[in-house]
Amino acid sequence: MEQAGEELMERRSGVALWRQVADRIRLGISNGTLGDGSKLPPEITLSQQFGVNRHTVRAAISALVQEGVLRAEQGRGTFIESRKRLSYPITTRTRFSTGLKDQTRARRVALLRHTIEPASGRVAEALRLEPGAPVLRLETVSEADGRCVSCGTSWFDATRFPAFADVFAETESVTASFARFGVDDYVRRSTLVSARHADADDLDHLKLSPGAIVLVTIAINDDLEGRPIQFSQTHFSADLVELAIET
Amino acid sequence: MEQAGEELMERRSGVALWRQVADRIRLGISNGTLGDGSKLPPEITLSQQFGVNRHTVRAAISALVQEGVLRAEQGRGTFIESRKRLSYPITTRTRFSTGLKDQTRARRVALLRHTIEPASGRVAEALRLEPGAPVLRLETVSEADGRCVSCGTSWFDATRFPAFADVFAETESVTASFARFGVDDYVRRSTLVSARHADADDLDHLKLSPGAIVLVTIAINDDLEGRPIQFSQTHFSADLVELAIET
DNA sequence: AAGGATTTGTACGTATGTATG
DNA sequence: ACATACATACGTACAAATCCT
Repeated sequence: MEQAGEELMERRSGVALWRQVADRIRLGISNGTLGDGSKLPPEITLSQQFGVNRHTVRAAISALVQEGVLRAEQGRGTFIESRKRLSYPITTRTRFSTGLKDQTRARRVALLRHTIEPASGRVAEALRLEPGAPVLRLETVSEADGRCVSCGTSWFDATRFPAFADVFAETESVTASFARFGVDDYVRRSTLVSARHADADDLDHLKLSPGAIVLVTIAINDDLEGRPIQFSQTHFSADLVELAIET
Repeated sequence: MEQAGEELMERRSGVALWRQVADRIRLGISNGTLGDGSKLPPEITLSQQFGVNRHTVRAAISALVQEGVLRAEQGRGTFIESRKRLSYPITTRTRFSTGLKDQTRARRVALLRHTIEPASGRVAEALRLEPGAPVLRLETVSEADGRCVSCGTSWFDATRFPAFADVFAETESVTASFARFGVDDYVRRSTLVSARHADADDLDHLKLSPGAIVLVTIAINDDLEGRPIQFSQTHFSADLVELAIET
């Protein structure tokens, strides 16, 4: 079998070869075409398959180990640390959404930062406020079973919900915080879903390696009178999460 | 203003600085935080903003010009050749979904392949058939304004919908084809959304370059009696499409 | 129990690409 | 266009852990 490698990698693309190899390995894992599902082929085999040096494969594997996707054991092989993707429900009635409750043991939401700022055009439009009106901006990271699954920024009308950040820090839940302000129920008005490469902030917050993908949701929640109360942009680690649309 | 750059670029990440800058410019364009929407700030300003050398910004811009995202004019500036992302609606009532109709001039769906095959476990479960029952598998690519936006595979009960493929080839529409079989309306029962790197087939069908991202939807449609009639997996080019969830 | 085969980990040297000034 | 510094990619060799006969 003198079958030379496939030469599918791009050499002067601004993306290092080892990163491209890492992406291919991630892909091979997610669609099950690489290895037997639990163990990766040896480095030599991979390097021939991808037409690169073994060191390049090693750099790729090392990044994926760092990320928790793989586990390497000297003399034995490289193994896939697979966990099922968490299914994050997107429902109309946010209140009745159990979120990830049933699928994880430990779920935590950390409050990264909160500031009062004047509403930018986009935020003002979403919350139906005057541009420049004071809004609370709340940045959070949520993790499940010790893995960072999403990071997000939300904006609230600072006049209607004073000291919302303190309440949130205590309850660790937007729903519970709204309840303190007399908003017992609210609905998801609109949701946009897109996907892109993780940016520097995502890499930091979600502990990803470059080239990783995030699912981006941009959503507006209304109270039951139809007034917008929350505008949010959330980035989910695409390797860990899928969105379940419940229509 | 001695405000030094933000140092947000990562230096040892396997992604060349100029490519990271290119990605940030693309992001800045898509959310409108860069320039005035049609013209980019001068290279010097950008290099200060990103904390990199002007040469690096120039490399980034040159790549984006190559890609058709920007247009540089000597002495005048760098301009944005942007098209908005297509917004693909995900609604309960598929029938009333206008799809991309309002957003594009020319929308075409090409039938790539169709075969009758025994239902695999996953397909059988989704369509509530016996495993091995004959199902029609239909592979399509759809393009809008000359750009390939999605490719997908759908499965239908071959017994209930004989010669569905021929009808589809004629009508180029699943909804219209169902109507020929007396199914005038149907609903989207469940939709899973995830994201991953494009695989070899995606690159081929959607004319993407390696490293590109696809949004993956896995959906089941029911007729009005609640019987599943279509199981589909669709890959959208994430650079061109966002999904608008209408709950 | 011993030894060879397999597989991951480490070290060096060289050439090319990338980023800055 | 040039010079410098660092990152990336390849090649080779060998060490360390594990597996199999």
